[in-house]
Amino acid sequence: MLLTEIAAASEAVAAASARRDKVALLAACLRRASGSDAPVVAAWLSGRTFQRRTGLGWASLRSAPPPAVSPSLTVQMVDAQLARASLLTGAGSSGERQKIVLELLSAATAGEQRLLSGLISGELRQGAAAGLIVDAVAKAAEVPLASVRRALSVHGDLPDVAAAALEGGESALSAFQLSIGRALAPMLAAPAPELGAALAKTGPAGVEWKLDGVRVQIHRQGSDVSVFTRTLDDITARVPEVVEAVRGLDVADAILDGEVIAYTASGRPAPFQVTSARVARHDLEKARAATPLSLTLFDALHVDGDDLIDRPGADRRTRLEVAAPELIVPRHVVDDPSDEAAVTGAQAFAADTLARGHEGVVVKSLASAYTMGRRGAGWVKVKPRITLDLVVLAAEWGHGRRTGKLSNLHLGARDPEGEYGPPGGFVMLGKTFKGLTDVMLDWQTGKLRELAERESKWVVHVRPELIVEIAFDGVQRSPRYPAGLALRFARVLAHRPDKPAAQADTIATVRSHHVVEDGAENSSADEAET
DNA sequence: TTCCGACAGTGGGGTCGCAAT
DNA sequence: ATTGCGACCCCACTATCGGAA
Repeated sequence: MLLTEIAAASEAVAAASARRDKVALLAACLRRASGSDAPVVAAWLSGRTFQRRTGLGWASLRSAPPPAVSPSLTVQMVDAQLARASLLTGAGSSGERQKIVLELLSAATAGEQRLLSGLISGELRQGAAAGLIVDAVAKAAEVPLASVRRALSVHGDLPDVAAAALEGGESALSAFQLSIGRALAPMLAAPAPELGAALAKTGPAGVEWKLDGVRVQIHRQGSDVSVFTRTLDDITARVPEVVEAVRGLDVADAILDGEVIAYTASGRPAPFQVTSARVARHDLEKARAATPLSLTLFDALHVDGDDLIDRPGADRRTRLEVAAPELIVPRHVVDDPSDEAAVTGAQAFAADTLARGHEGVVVKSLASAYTMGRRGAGWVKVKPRITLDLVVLAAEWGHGRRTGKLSNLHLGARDPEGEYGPPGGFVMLGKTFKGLTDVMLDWQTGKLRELAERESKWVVHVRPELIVEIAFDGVQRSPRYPAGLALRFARVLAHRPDKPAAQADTIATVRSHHVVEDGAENSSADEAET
């Protein structure tokens, strides 16, 4: 199969707006892909290379050669080159990878270059990704959508499932079974503003601690244990504590779902940054001594021969209580969400959870099955939110559907004492593009142009006069911003043109929201530079 | 007819290891 | 020794389509 066919399909998909049209185009393309092309084409149409990591990114695309006049590349040729790049390592490998990209791009037509760049950068932006490919696979293979979804939920790898469906139809799909040692897409939680809203979505539910760590899916067969992250990355070697904890359980085989997190010396949950850094480290011995990890479990997908994913949440919890009584997450059950006293009790539980330093709660339906990879109504998370009035210092031109709009805002707090510049100035705390409707986007583009002071290619610096009401989850230590602090998950709630910048919140207020780590080794956390 | 679930897009913070400088 | 890059951790929110209610 020729690469140009995929490029043409991708372009047509990008041009279509109706989903059924996109799916029809994708299905037509998949139908033409046979044999060893099938899994590769399925991966590419979903916007990813077949290799999970290629070592290639934006930087390798900066100097694009002129496009070829006529198409010559085949799917197999391109995949072979990407595979070669992904295996390169050691001195000189960057240059080698760069050479591979240049050769591919020089042999590619303009349309093919667009596809290759999209795949390599991971930003194909054709309005279709894995979700629609699943529909397209079902259509192309003429099998029920539910069969493809089921296979994917127990197998986790889209190219494999697509190839099986196209080659062997429904019988090939039914051969995929939950198997210990093969990661599956974890169930996700939808957000809700407060507990009442969450319970309204779930019905009778367990309210659990939400730990601010790294999600782990653990597979055990005998003494064999594997640990996977949310994106199905295998991190077994980096989390021996998890392996040991699960080996200590009185089960022969299991697939368990949980969170790994570090605690500070005083026993409070460490900031996410601490856990994240530990999990990323490869120098195990030192890392483990300095920052031990602990495991908390909240679900069981398989225990001793029984697949539990289709069973109600309450049943899975019961199995987990027996299998891992010491590691199970604390929870509070609300049998009847319409009972005010029950909801009050849950609110007290949530308040206690926060007082212990956890991130929030997750409300889990007692009835719902384990729906892999979906953000259904089964699990709903509730986290507290902080709001502040900050000042827009600059804005960046947007991409894609935000092209021509000032999108990403640079946010600053007032610095009345002049700790980070002239007194009465502002100190930057981060950026945000979230929370903006199209109407707000239009409005701020006009307003910020009025306030423009100087402009570079991507950034428009403005007079610090426009206040925005910002919501965020917390203040974290920052190596990047002048105050050594940054906002976590900042989003815009509203523009406040009515409010003068002199009334913006101050850096002192921001600092008051920073929870300082109490571990001895982190005492330099908010040292200010001079 | 209206409502709502699922999807894609638009990017944010941080951290690590590795290769290039 | 420092810097830039790629790969992953955590993620919020809006627009849109199309089936459910």
